[in-house]
Amino acid sequence: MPVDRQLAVLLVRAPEGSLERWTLPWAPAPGTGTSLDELAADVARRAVPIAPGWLEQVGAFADDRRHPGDVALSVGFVGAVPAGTRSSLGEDAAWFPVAELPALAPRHQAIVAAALEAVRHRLDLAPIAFRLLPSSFTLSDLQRVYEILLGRRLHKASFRRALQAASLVQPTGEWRSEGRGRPAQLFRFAPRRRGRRRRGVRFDLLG
Amino acid sequence: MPVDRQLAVLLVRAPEGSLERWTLPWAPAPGTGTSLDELAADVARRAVPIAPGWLEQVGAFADDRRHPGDVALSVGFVGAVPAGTRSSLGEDAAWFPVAELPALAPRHQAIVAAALEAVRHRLDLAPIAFRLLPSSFTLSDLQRVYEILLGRRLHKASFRRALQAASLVQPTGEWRSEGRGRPAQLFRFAPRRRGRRRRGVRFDLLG
DNA sequence: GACCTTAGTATCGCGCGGGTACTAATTCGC
DNA sequence: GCGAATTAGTACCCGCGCGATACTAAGGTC
Repeated sequence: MPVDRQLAVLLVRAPEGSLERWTLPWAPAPGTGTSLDELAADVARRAVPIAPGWLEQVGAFADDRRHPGDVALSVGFVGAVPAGTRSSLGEDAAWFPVAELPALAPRHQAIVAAALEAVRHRLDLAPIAFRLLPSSFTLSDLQRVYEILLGRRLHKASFRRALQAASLVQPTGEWRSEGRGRPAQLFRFAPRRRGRRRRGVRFDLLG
Repeated sequence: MPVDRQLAVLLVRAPEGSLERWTLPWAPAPGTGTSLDELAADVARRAVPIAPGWLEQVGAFADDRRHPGDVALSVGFVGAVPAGTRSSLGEDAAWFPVAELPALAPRHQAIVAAALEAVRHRLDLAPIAFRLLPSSFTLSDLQRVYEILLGRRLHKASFRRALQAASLVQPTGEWRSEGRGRPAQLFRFAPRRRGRRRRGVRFDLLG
């Protein structure tokens, strides 16, 4: 979830005697036949009070980088929960901004790195940014999330034009006054599937 | 690899007594600590005479869809080998166009589907199309590969303009006459890293 | 030599993206 | 109270990328 202009990662306190003090939430594999997605949803349910609005696998890791549980193979997942999900977490869990992560087991570091890359790559294929916000939000909120995830500033007018053209949001009619400045209108995520435009090939991202 | 206007998948003959006649090339996991990428490269090396120019993980699969080896968890990989790699394959392996795949174990079907999606999603992040062609190729060849992978026709002039602007290819100076029609100039993949352009957010692919 | 087929280029128009600048509505400081 | 600061939202302009159309080039086939 986003916490003041940064993405934050949920960590849980490691058991006594571990090499690190914090770990990613994880669980050992149960009996055969369980879907990985269900298993990941279980882990998430145990870690945060509300279900993530987006949850996706980022890959399997089995090299010699150490996992806290010393398991041979780990399957990493990323999820998104709305900003403001800090209440009722319990003492054993906390959000850490990605730039200030505590020491993690090497394999967990790799998983976090892969998760961040996955988020960036799937940002325009899945409604990740919307799942990082509460159900009603301002357009400036939304733009801030995109700027956090992309790591660069965006042009306000272009952002809104593109958003409008894709008809992804609906105004709720309510307005929110956030301290100083003009109040902003609240929107909700309400995609009305227009025929998606097919554009040319992008060579400029290659390499 | 591309085979007459379609992508083709390499399958190997299943051992006697299996439920299906063909399977994806696969190997059981060895002892702990082996990198998955090395393992995948090994499997590829055993399956095709030349090393794939691109190889990437597509994810882990552990639901109750059956794997021919009845393993609990499988990690799928995709690779790309140049068109024309059909010689010296041996009798136990063959290329099948994706539209005419024989019956496969359910988990292998899922892996193939995920692999195709991965190819499409990473097409403009990794030089996949170039790895599906021999080291020297015509621009029409390249465009055909992109059209196969994207599943739609592309505009010739736009395609070449964008390619030129990204300075990804160099003319070799040679020309190839392919039956009828004007001979085409041969190019090689020679990316000269220009500063990649940062463009706006795409909302139109979302959903 | 007429015609087909494929390669490659030129020109034009439209729409998108981004820069700049503007208006609108609220809080803060004095 | 009133201006300054701050944030929201819009208007205009310009350049470029994309796609349509049409054209030239160079080889085959009959």
